[in-house]
Formats: sequence, C-alpha cells, structure tokens
Amino acid sequence: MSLYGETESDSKIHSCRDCSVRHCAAAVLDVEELDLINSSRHENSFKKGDIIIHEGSPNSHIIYLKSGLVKEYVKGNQEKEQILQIVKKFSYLGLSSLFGDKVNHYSYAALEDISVCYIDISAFHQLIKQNGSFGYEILISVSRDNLNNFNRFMKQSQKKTYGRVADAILYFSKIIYESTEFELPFTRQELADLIGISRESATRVLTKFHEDGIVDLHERRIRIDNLPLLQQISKNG
DNA sequence: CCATTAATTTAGT
DNA sequence: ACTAAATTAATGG
Repeated sequence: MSLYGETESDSKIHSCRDCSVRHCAAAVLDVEELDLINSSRHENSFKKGDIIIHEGSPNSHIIYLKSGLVKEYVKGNQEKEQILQIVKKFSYLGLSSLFGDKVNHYSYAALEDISVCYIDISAFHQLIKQNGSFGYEILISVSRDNLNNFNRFMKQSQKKTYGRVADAILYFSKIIYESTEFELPFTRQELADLIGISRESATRVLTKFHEDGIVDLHERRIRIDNLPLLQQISKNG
C-alpha cells in the first residue's frame, strides 16, 4: 500500500547489461549507455492497486515497466476519473510529461503485480541527445500512443454508449491482449471511466451484449463470439 | 496456523 | 441510491 511499493526481492538484476527485458528503445543502447542508466537506476515492484505516480508529482524519473499492466489516468471532479490508456509492459511511464512540464500530468496505477525500473531523468535526456536511434525509438512510441489515444477520444465523442462499450472490448482484444478471449483487468467502474460512461451503463450494456450472443461473459472473463457484429456496433456508434 | 467475523469493495437493479 | 455478493483485513483461538 506504500507509495513506493514493496521491497525488491525477486530476481533482482544487477546491471542493465544483464537485463533480459530490454526492448524497443532500450535495445539500441551500447554498453556505456547501459552503464549510464545503470548507475542511477533502481528497481521496484508494486502490488495490484498500488499507485506508481501521482499526477502533479515532479517527474524526476522515467519509469520502465518490466512486467504487468498499468492504467494511465487523470482525476476529475469528485471520485470521477478518466482513464487515458492501458500501458503494457516494455514501455516507459511518464514520457508524455517528459518535455512538457516539470510535473507528471497523469497518474499511474498498477492493474496487477508489476515490476519497474526507475531511470533518472537527466540520464534519459542525455541518451536522447547522444543516441539518435534511441531518440527515434522513443519518438515512435510517443507518436504511436498519441495517435492511438487521440483517435480513440475523437471517435468516442461521436459515439453512443453501445459503440463505446464495443470500442472498449475491441481495444482490450486487439491492442492489449491480442486475443478474442481475455480477463478484464478492470472493475466495471474502471471500464466506465475508460470510455466516459456511467458504471451502471457499463454493466447494462455488457449483459446486453451477453444476452445477444455477441460476447460470452463470466465476471471479468470476456470472449468475443460475434466479432463482425461487435465491429459493426463500434463503427456505427 | 486456521477459522470466524468485520470491513471494504464491487456488481446489479 | 440501495442491496447483495464477494473479496480482503482483523481478530481470537
């Protein structure tokens, strides 16, 4: 429950050189650059539900997500929150606030038990300046996220409740799990917060989809049974 | 350590 | 908003 999560214990890596989960941008670093990151990095793990970054906190570090899922969100008025996206492992948390401000604009919370590495922000800056390939990879991931999220929100604003729920299911299926059957990492409330509807509507539409044979639904387990129809609903709002 | 109960969270109407 | 169900924490043996 602590802000800093649990003490590190399991499979602690002793150097970035030996890290087995270097992907994308981290994969293009040379040995010296890895040592630069390594000199300031610290590892940590969080339990499901733990908050990793509070919006408004200073962004002194970039956090590399080594395993698990994280939600990126902003707090709205009383209890309401807006979930921007789900972040998958092997990506960086806090990138979107890196160059824009001195504080994080988004909060991050663990949707399952996760492990992370903190990278000092000045080391990160230096790597971007000195290693074009690294910067290129970072730029790709920032752009991709931007495009994805912006698109989702633009389309969402034109859709009715059913289309939004269909969108959410397709989002999990296509982007997060790459499968037609998956376990939601969300409560109904969080699902609603992702697509800007009420919790009640979320459950109502889910059971309606179930009744209509579009999905099979058990608690948080979802299997898409009628993909064409679901895509149709998503498309038509 | 396990079992029971209390408290909190989640789902459905 | 309210109730029921489920999950988690706390207590006592």
